[in-house]
Amino acid sequence: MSARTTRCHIVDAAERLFYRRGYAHTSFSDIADVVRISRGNFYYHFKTKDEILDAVIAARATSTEAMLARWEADSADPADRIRSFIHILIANRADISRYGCPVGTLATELAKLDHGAQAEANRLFTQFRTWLRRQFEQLGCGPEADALALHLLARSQGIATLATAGHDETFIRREVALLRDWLTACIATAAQPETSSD
Amino acid sequence: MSARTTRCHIVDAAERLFYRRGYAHTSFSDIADVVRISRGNFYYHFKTKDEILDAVIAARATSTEAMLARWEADSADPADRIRSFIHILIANRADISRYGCPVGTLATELAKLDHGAQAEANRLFTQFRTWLRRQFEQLGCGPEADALALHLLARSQGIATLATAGHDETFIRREVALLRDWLTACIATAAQPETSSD
DNA sequence: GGTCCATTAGGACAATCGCCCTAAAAGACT
DNA sequence: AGTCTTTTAGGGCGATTGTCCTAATGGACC
Repeated sequence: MSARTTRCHIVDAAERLFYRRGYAHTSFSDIADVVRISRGNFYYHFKTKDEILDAVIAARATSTEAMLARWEADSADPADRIRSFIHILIANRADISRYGCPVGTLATELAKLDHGAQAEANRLFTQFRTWLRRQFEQLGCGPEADALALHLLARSQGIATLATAGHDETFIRREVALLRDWLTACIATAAQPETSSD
Repeated sequence: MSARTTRCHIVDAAERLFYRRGYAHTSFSDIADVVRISRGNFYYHFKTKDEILDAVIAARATSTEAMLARWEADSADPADRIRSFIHILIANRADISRYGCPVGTLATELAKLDHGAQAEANRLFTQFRTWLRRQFEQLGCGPEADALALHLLARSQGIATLATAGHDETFIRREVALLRDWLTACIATAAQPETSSD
């Protein structure tokens, strides 16, 4: 087995375990059990546990980038693209209600550990933020686009957190419906030029 | 020093450390350093680390109960009471932007650890949920009161999570303003009987 | 002053942690 | 076949973990 695929297997297994058990609570042994390699073999591929984390975050960034590009290719309508984002709450509802949002929970854990990879983990947020902002701009939301992107991100995070606490998938569906309504209202506001408001 | 006060000191220190560093990442030594007792002395007050966690959660539940009662005593208007809840995001913005929401981050961590105290930790959510539901009921929101309470909790969680990731207090202020607007809209909707809306 | 119980300090314990070294195995190339 | 590099297995390292035991200390009461 080439080093390249073994390295990928390690990163894949680490990503799953970091997500489900948390970074600090996942040991080399845990990963080794999944990948079926000896514990001592890690040092050849990664010098420290932190390097594995960096690789996991980088892999996430890459797959996120691909996902965003796919959404952009699938639809020319920015509203539909934003709906694609909202839909991941539904598509991943089982995992989310058990382990929370992969991005949010990692960022929170690293913040508490005061870990050096905080900035890189937060870049995962920035990826979505930037992409969403662009969609809201194309929607005609102008200077409010960034605030709307952050708002949508925050709403999603809150839904994930509460769903995790209550292990409640029906809650996700109800809040997603509210999110879709909110988006519709955004579109309506953006469509008409600023008129009589205050 | 009596056992009662030492026990309280342990619980207080543990609460702070569990919040700032996480439960799994806080050791007996960490707590002992703060309380200034020997590590071996823990066994007299708590048999296991889990027992300390139980005590911390119980202490949180008690102080939360007191806080909710205070808000209820301070104002007869349910809308103002809900605004008191929203205001904790502002009052605790420094800690929140560094360590997140004490309730949400604990619940998320325990979910990943698959820890036995998950149910008790989630009761901290239920405390707020039940109290908020009662306020929305008094506001005249009827059967939607519980959904509104959960919605507000989710929004708060999302704000905390994103503020932690970005260490951004100004984001908190902007989202809190949106939350207040949302509450105002709730009041307006509740005030008028159901009319023309399909 | 003597007795008793509550409280504490200090250390031992097995297990696990991340990390690191070394020798063997596997593969590639001549 | 022989040589060299890549990749792996296995185990040891010191540090730290949660837990537990025991002896010493403290103050309260007789």
